[in-house]
Amino acid sequence: MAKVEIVMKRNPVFPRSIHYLMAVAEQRSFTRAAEVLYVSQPTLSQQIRQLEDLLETQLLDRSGRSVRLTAAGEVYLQYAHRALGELEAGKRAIYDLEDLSRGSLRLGMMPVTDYLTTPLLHEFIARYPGINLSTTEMSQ
Amino acid sequence: MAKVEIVMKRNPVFPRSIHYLMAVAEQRSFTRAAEVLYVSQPTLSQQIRQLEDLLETQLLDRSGRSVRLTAAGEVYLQYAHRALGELEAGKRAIYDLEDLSRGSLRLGMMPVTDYLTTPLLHEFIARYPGINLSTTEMSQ
DNA sequence: TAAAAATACTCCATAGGTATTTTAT
DNA sequence: ATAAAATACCTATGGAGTATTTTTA
Repeated sequence: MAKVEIVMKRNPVFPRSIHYLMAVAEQRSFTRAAEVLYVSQPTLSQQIRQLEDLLETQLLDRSGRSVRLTAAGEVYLQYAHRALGELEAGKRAIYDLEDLSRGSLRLGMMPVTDYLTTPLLHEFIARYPGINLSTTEMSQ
Repeated sequence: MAKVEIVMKRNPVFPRSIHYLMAVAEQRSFTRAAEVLYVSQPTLSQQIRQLEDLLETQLLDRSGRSVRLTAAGEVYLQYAHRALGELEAGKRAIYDLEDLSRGSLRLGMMPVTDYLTTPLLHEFIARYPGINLSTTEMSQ
């Protein structure tokens, strides 16, 4: 029988520990978060400890039945969440841009454009005044 | 007097390659950006290449006299900049929350927290050759 | 005492450095 | 011809795993 190895591709660019923090906060448990993230529980403990050391703040309250965010943790997560949102939006913006330059943007059609929000479109129009937006008919 | 060891830790949490991209874009040169960042030029080339691979997009235009952002790079940097802004704001929010009145290690007027980046430290060392590192008592 | 988190190691992937080649003006 | 980026290769830091020991309800 074939042996299948599942390799979780690690993203070297974007903040791991923030994703980890989010998972632990959501699961209210290191162990469950570790299962969800497919990493070991000690790895989670270590990474979140590092984030706490870096910020010189306790982000999680380990006393009590379940793990809970501290006040600081709750505040920080809000900013962190927006930060990740920006990075994701940046990726989508690039993909939209690539599609634009390939001329395959279709307004009113689903393909390619589930990422393209109206505000994003206005941004592009502002940035590239000479851009020519036209719809291509698609049979579906 | 307590002996203080200053260890410049690379920040494992926040996106290195985005800072790198910013520096190269600003300096319009890998070599100059490497100097500013106190990393080697090949390290920069490698990291930005990885970011480009990840995003499947060319972010920098290496043809021509100076390095320039591509359209995609320019768009992406705006989002990345906002993302870093959020992370910084998150840190500040925590410090505001915690009240930074703990006694702290200082380099001149600069408290030694994660705000002290490598370039900043080099700047201090350059400015004060006989720099004397000392602790202040922690009130806790 | 029974779960869950923290330690203590071990390993290895990758960030970073040095030396060199390639490229572009 | 020269300066700068890319490539090749090596080193070492730190992210991740396994085994084990604290915790605390």
